[in-house]
Amino acid sequence: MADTRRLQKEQTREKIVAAAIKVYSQQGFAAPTTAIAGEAQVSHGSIFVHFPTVESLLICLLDSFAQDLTAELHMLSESGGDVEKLLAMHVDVLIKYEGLYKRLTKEAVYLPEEAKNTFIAIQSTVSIHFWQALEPEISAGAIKLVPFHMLFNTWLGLIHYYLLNGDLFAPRGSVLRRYKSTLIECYMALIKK
Amino acid sequence: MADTRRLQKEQTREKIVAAAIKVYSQQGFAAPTTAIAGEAQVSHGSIFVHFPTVESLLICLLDSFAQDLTAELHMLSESGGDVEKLLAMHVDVLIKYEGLYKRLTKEAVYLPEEAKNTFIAIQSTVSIHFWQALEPEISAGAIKLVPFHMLFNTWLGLIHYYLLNGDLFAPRGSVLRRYKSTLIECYMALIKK
DNA sequence: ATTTATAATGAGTGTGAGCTCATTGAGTTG
DNA sequence: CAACTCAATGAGCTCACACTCATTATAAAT
Repeated sequence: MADTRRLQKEQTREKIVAAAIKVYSQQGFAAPTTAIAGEAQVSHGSIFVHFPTVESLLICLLDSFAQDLTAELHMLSESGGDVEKLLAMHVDVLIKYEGLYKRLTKEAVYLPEEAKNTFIAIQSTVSIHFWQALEPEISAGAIKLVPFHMLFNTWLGLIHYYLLNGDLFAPRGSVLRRYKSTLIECYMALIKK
Repeated sequence: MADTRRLQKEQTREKIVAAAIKVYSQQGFAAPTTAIAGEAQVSHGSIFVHFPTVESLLICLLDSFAQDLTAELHMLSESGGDVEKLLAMHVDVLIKYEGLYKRLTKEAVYLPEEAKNTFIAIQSTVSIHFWQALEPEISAGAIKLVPFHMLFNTWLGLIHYYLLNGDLFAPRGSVLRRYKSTLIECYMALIKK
């Protein structure tokens, strides 16, 4: 009996995934597999024991990332609240996952189709919560008469713009942490009547 | 006498640059040099007769691109006009240079530092014209009380967001052409008091 | 006409990536 | 304890890329 072996295998797999998240966050998705193997303290070949291709590793990794992120979004938005609260929550979640999320915004073009869809799915989830928080205020006539999708795209465009140019706006540390309140205040000022 | 040779050399160089613009616009900046040589109907080695490295070709190409684009911005904005006119002009210029500009927004991360700075310089030029058109309306109290740089970043964030997700919003043809009026109308609605 | 200078060529080189597979060695089974 | 299983290994394979350089073709100079 005993499943020491199974456990060890599982452990190695998780070491690889954790290393990949770290390496991809730091070096981008073009990082070579050797860097991941080195970070995981595992041989190069081990990666291909657990994943048939690097692409499959990437997709597996992003799927679990998206699941974590959307789960947290759901959890936090269940407590309800107005738009301003939702925006703060959105930024907080992105700060928590900023390493990989920033990479996704920057390098999405080079990702395989499946990975891009994962990223789109995340944004879709955000959109739903955004709508739930905004709808009452729109009905109440407190918001500018602009189509919902434009309100959403303006917000996401702004957030992604800051993430993309993070090196410019905040050379050290998190752009989102630094500009969180500015971004929310200005956006709220713009959309309110 | 005669400078047939000098002329031919110049011609070859221009063929390479023109081919590079076309290939980079279509395939992205990771396109191999062989694709550029093929498009220019020139041998692979010829590229390295004219440019010591592909990076130098890229930088040369982007510099002239930026020069063309900013020259056009200057020219058009000299005629003056309000913010709405300036936004329309901005979108029109981007539509004209959409191929390369879209690639710049998408792949800036992978570009060498010098190339990134060229892209930043373009945005800086836009910012100046933006300010010149907006300042009178801010003074007149017609615009929401939001810092100028946030007004600018919101606009550019929106434009870049549509360029980045062009495949999603407008699978065929130009996103900017399709959404030009929507983008301008909504943005104007947001920033006006 | 002959020599010289040089633009252009493209097979060849070096590098670094993803991926393979014979081998190893530790866990498991009878 | 012997036989077996299989996770893990890493040297080496293939491939695509940027870049080189001996060679060629042709304009320019003598």
